[in-house]
Amino acid sequence: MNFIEEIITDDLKNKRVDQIITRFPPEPNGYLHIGHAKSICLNFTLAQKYNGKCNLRFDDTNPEKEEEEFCQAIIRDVEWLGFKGDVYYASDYFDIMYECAVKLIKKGKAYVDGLSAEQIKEYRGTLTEPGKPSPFRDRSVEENLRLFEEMRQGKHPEGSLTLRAKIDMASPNINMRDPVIYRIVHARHHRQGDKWCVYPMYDFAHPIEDAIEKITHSICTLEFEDHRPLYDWVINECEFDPKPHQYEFARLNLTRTIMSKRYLKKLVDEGVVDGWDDPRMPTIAGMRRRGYPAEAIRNFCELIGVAKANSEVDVALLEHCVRDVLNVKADRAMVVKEPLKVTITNYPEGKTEMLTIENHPDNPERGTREVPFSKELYIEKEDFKLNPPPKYKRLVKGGIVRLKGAYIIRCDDVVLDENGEPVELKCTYFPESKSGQDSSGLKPSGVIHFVDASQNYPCKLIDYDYLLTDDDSKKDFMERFNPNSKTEFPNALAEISLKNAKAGEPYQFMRNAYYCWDTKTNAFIQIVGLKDSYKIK
RNA sequence: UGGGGUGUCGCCAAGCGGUAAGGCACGGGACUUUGACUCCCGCAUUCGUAGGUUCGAAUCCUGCCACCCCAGCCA
Repeated sequence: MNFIEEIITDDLKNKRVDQIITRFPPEPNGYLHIGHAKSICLNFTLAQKYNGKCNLRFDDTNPEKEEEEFCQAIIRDVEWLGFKGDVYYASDYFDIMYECAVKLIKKGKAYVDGLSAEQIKEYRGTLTEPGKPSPFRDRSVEENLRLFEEMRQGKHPEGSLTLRAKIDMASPNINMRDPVIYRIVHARHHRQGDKWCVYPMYDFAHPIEDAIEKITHSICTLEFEDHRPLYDWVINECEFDPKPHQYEFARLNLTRTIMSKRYLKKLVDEGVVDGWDDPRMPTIAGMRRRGYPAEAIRNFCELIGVAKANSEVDVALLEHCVRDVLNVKADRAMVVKEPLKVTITNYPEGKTEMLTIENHPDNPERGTREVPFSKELYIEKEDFKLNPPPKYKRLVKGGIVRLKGAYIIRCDDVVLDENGEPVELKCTYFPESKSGQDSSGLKPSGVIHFVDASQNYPCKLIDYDYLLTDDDSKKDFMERFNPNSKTEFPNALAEISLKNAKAGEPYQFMRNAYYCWDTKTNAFIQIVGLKDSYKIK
């Protein structure tokens, strides 16, 4: 139970509200990222849990930044995450907002200002000094009404006039020093076209949007705490009832991850990544393409909690959530990233036997598959060491190891290239050690995977890592990308049964962790990497 | 130096006057035809700090310190 839930249960108990209504209000100026997922999960699960509803509302009040494409992408992402809400657009309320502005003018609570942007800034004062009133602050109601109407009719150029709330130029809260609530923008709106050339500012529009939709709990991030008095001012002066209330929580930060939409957009616009759904992006779309299950993201959002302290969550927790779901959902398969040839010297030439291997170790219902085995095989380069580190459990010269689902083999000879690197292993196998009917009595310390040399399926494999290597990189992110954020393994070989891989379906490639087939790159792409404890120490 | 917030384990986070939940990470062990998974066990005498109130404080009071946000005609 987080602090917002406490407020809600209290409000319900004391009958301050009958039914809670929340909203997720993105601006359609980019794709959603994992930070938005926190807000989505919060707002929608609150509504679900307390029998209320949650609206998906586009806060499209700035025509210069917003696009229809982003609206569609956002709807898709929210649905993919597993939530559904009625879709609304703030721009559909422009008429009402305009009327609210007129109402404020009539009440003497708003005025048309002729100061330039620079002058407004000057007059606003500083953090420590009060501002001073604009010379236009005391225009008559009639003149304000006339001018505002002229603004709407397009009779004034951008920047020449603004509508300002008349509050308090000396307020210690800068947001209350006569904030601009309407501005002139001669731009085409993605939904309204050229109907408008005056657009409401966030601080004015948002409370009205909430009031219209009868939002009971308007949940936003910490940086809007200072705006709450203005939010309440708008609700009161526009005389809305019932009155929505704003609550704030700390936004999500993740280690090694850049979350700023401005930067993400730059990465896309400059072609540093494939697009908003590049698997390295912290976007919902990127994670979906990479194979993160929606369930994992939901679990993650649940686990991190909701509070007001600024924090940075370790990405390891996200990855844990992903593995946690995948471990149950993903079929196992054998793939070698970097093949090393193995010849079974005592295995008959030309013979191939099909081994039956379970698709999931803990769940027999998932069935089995047939994997070919013959004289020539490939194993993972990393699974053989000429000079093994201490406690190495895989194959060494003269040692034995079990081939997963097959036989125990012993490495007798190593063929080296001119650099002294192993290029082929000459091994013998123990026929009586066949998986499931082992009577050899041998106890190999390790199990490794393999693919058949003749019947395997060549495939491209791509490992993704985070774009940034460390937290410092957030500062000058454009110059300091993780050079290994994308690693291709063009020589990877998969067991033949993997030919049937479906796009987006997760597999656990033993030791290489989780992958899924991506149709855009025609490759298996990495979902999550190895846990540290899985690596050779 | 104005206003608004926040400070509990390496990272999140419960706790709401009765003597520090949980998860991640980490360490140790068991199991294992994945060094995975699973399963045990360990991991804050201490809650930014200094005082005070109280039989008793992370929780109440006071002072101090640190960090975050605010001076867009962005959201």
